[in-house]
Amino acid sequence: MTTGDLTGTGASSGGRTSRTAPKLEKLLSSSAGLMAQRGFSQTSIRDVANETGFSLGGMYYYFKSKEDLLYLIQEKTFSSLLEIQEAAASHDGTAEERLRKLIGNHLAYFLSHANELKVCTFELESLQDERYDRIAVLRRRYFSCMAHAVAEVLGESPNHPGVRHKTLFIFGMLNWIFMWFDPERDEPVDRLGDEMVDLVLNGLNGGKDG
Amino acid sequence: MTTGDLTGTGASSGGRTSRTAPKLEKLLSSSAGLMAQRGFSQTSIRDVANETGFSLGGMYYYFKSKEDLLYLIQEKTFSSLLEIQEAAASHDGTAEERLRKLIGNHLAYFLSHANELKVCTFELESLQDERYDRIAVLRRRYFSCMAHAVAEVLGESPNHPGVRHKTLFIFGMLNWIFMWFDPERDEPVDRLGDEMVDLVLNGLNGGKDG
Amino acid sequence: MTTGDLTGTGASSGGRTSRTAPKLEKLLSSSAGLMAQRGFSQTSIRDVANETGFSLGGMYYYFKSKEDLLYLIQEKTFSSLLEIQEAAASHDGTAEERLRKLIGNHLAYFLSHANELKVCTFELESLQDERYDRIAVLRRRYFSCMAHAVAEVLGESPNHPGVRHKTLFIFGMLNWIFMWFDPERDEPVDRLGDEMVDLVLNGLNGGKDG
Amino acid sequence: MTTGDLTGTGASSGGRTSRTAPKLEKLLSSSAGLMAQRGFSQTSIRDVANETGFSLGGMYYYFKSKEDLLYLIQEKTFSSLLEIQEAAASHDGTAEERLRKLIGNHLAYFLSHANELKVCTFELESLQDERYDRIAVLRRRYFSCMAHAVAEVLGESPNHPGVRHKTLFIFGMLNWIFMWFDPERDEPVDRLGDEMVDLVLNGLNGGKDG
DNA sequence: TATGAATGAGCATTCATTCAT
DNA sequence: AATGAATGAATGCTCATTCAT
Repeated sequence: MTTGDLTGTGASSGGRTSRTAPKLEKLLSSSAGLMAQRGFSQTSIRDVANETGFSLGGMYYYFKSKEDLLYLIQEKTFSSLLEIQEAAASHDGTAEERLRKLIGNHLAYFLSHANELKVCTFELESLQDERYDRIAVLRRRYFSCMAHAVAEVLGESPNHPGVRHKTLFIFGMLNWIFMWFDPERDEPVDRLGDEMVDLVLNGLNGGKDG
Repeated sequence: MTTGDLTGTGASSGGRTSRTAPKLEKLLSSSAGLMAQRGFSQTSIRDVANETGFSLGGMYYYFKSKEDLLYLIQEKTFSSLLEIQEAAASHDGTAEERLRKLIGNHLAYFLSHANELKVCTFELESLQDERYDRIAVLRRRYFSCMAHAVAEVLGESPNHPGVRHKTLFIFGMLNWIFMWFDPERDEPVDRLGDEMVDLVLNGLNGGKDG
Repeated sequence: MTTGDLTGTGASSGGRTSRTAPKLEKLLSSSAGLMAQRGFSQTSIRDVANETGFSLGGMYYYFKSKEDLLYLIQEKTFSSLLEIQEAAASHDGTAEERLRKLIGNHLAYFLSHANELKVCTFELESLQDERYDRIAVLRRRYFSCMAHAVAEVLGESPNHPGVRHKTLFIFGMLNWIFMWFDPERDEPVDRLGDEMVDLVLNGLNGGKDG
Repeated sequence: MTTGDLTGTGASSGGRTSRTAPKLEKLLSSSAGLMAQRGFSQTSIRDVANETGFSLGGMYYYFKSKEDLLYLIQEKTFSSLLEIQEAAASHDGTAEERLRKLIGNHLAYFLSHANELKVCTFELESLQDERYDRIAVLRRRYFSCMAHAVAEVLGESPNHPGVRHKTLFIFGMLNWIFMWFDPERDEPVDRLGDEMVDLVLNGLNGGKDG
């Protein structure tokens, strides 16, 4: 089996539609937890076995290699987030509302899937070749989603050079959160989202001058 | 020898003033290059030996452990950057000018010391105990430097809760650069700095409304 | 697996009752052979691998560290000897008969398990912390066994200060054997035991005077 | 230089007569301390350098190799002890008095040169080839010294088979002391010597019967 | 499905020793 | 007489992976 189907033996890969078996589910979330904490390369397959109660060899029924395990996590997580965001991006409303929604969704997803999202955010480079490419595609779609909203807010074309940078600045703010967010101190996330959107839209000067 | 002087046997540690020997210098910059590229845990001491031409064991004359090597890089780099920024933070001028300068300096330092700064940015957690603590102190001083400028621009106290988040957003923008910057495409850095400062101060709406 | 169960995850530790698997058995006896010959610290895990035909890493399935391997040998050997001696010490008969039996048993055990006993005798200090403590307990029980017999022969309390020294002198004679015993020259062991008991009971003067 | 003169370049080797330079003296006694504590193979030349304040390379002026250092310690210590004992063995008096003196001297020497004597006692096998042979010669002379006294007490020829074993039993008692002696508890050494001689001459039964 | 047993490559580190100075 | 710098070999150990069952 070993989902993701990079070898093309089955048709189960889609990710969004395939029902992930509960044991695999547990495997993925435990692994994500460990990898978020220690990083991919410092998480050993043995760690995962201990955490999940599986035997070392037994887990290889569910994935074909450590890298495949990482891929599975990223594929599942990223395509699920992407689905949410592409839906949000196609909603009616003002550009500003869409941007607000995209940022809010990202933060909400972060709250509920912190480990998985951290792994998606920081471990793309631990994938190679085809697995890298597949996730990179999702990432580009996600970037594009955000870039369009930014462009619209700016009233520019998405290809306008400034748009790229500004979108990347926004992703920087969003992704850096993994480095400092402390639920005790920084909740609620709504509020955080508002602050971020406010900075993004109006800057520190708050629209007072320009 | 093994500089860094975590054991407190000498007085050479300061970093800024001690003339680092040229061989150590090369060791540190080669290591930083590898670690920036592959990550600390995936950079083997053998890699460093091959890159530098040293024998495997020979390098242990210059540092006492792999972690010590990482510490040496971070200490040297971070304290040098910090020196620059603390000077900038104490200059006369408007708060906005100071913030602009801090961001500009950071980006300029990034351009000239990309590898080292990347290692400082992403590998703090690879240090432990005392070495972690020592670098964490520098990082906090750096944060504080930026937070003061942000607070001044906002006309708030540095302790105001919003200041922390906004400062972290700015660091997010700055630090995420390692993930996407491409000299071909994204130079000159001055321009990038201006864009970032512009976003930070005025937002996407560019101060046009509030 | 890694028997010995210092981490308390299983119930196999007893040593006397647990049937040691044949592969582990071979590992332990080969290791004991090498360690008896060259000493613990000079016996490399690679040596053991070569001797046993295991791969280097493969052996770590059976023990968790080199020190654990040493512990396993000592625990198994010492608790087996102790069982024999504690039984002998509780037999009926005169004190002199009991002492004779203890010395005879020790020498007989030496003949059949020379390597293991040598390792027990000279490598206690190569163990640390809990492993040290556990073997030290066995050793103290063994000492106590012998000391009781000595005390009885002397007609003293086991706590009498002279008893300790005399017991230690006897252990000195017994343990020093590893340094000189040569089967060609010094067999049979019965005879050696008689000579030792004779010295211990009657001295060089053979009870002729006092 | 590197005393001991195994290479035959000089005539300084004798040991008894050559005035050992004070720096070498310190080197030898520090080394003996470390080697007595941790064993020869676990004492690194770096340990010795740190303990003595010498630089690593600098010490090689005084000995040619780690093994040479061990040899130097053993040669100096053993030949000094041997000198004392051969003198004692040639004194007038009864055989019993001579045996008593030999045991007493050994214990006294142990008290004043515990580290060195421990190294002589347990690290002969760490020497090889010629160095081994040279120390083995001293050891055999020492054994012979004691064996003659034992033989005389027994009224046997030194070649009588029982004499060898009995002498070895005595050396066992004497040498095992390194394993348990605690100055707090076991002083004074005179008393210990008397107890040992008493056991050796009269046994536990104290000559009461036979 | 799942496991126990095993492998081979790789890793950080230590160490005795050398040598130019 | 002594040092700083460097080496090459060895060591204990971990790890992803495999495979018969």
